[in-house]
Amino acid sequence: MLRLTKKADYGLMALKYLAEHPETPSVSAKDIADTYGIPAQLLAKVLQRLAKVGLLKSHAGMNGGYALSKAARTITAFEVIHAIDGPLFITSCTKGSKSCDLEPNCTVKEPLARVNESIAAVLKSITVYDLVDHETAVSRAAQLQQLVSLTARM
Amino acid sequence: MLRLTKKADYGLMALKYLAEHPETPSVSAKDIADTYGIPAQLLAKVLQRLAKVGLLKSHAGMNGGYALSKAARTITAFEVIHAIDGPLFITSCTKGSKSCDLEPNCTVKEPLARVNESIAAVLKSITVYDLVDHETAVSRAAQLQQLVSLTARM
DNA sequence: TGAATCCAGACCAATGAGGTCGGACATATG
DNA sequence: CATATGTCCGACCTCATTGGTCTGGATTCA
Repeated sequence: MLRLTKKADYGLMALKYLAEHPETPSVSAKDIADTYGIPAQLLAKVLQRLAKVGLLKSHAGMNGGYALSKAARTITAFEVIHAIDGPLFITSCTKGSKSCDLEPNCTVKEPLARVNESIAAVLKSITVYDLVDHETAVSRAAQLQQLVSLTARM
Repeated sequence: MLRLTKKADYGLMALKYLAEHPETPSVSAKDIADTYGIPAQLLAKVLQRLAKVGLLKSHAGMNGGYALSKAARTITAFEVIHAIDGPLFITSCTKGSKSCDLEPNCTVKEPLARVNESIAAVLKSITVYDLVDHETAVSRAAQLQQLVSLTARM
């Protein structure tokens, strides 16, 4: 179905929340989970992975929590998804290092890999800041669709 | 992980095979499965769905099999994936008709829906014919990436 | 008739996602 | 300094979905 996992969704929501509240030095995972009504422990695990990659800074102890380690503009959706769900491949057989083991004459993957790169490029062009301020993301997506339809017509 | 299912992969491979052999009036599911080394019964079920949707014409009996019902240029990757895996949604909570039931204040989905449409547009711009003749698909994907990077820089 | 093929449904197994539990650790406060 | 509170953190479990198989029936051609 080509959908990204709920964890990635939660991660994006949490980053958006942090970007919306830059004044608070660190917000706990529980607070974010409560505001969105999602399981706290699951969100905690997601945030842990984001902290491990370096997108978030964690602070233990009382009044502890998480904070963005970079500006919201410099965090792309691709980074977040990659950190949580691992490398994204549209083709199901290309799993990291080893390629199609069963079908050596599988020539379908090559063009699909290009499609994969295009999708990655789209995700890289969306930042956490765009999630907060809808206008830029919306207009950018509209532009992209126009461009795509143009190339399809050539 | 944002990957499409193996069934969709198999379907695209089969359509590519049919597009490469336009002279033969009908190819059996077993033949295609043997040439690619994929389970025959699973591919059969995939082809049945494609036939049900109208992308393929089936012919039972001896020397029977499948044939494209349209020109390869007019069959998009989006159609194939949609027929096999159902509607594609990048967000995991939007399932068809009913939207996010738990989080009414989930504002992340809106911009992601635009991203979803962009990806759909990319898939709609790739046809089965493009899978056979790599050049067009490759150059088109390269163009798309350039355009994306341009909009990202604005 | 019989062989080969499509078709439809139920059925099983494994992978991975969603979710939970207990422990380690850091900080605030008396 | 000691304790208690609240957080991070890793391992564990359950269950839905996917990938794949099996059985039986319908259709066509030699």
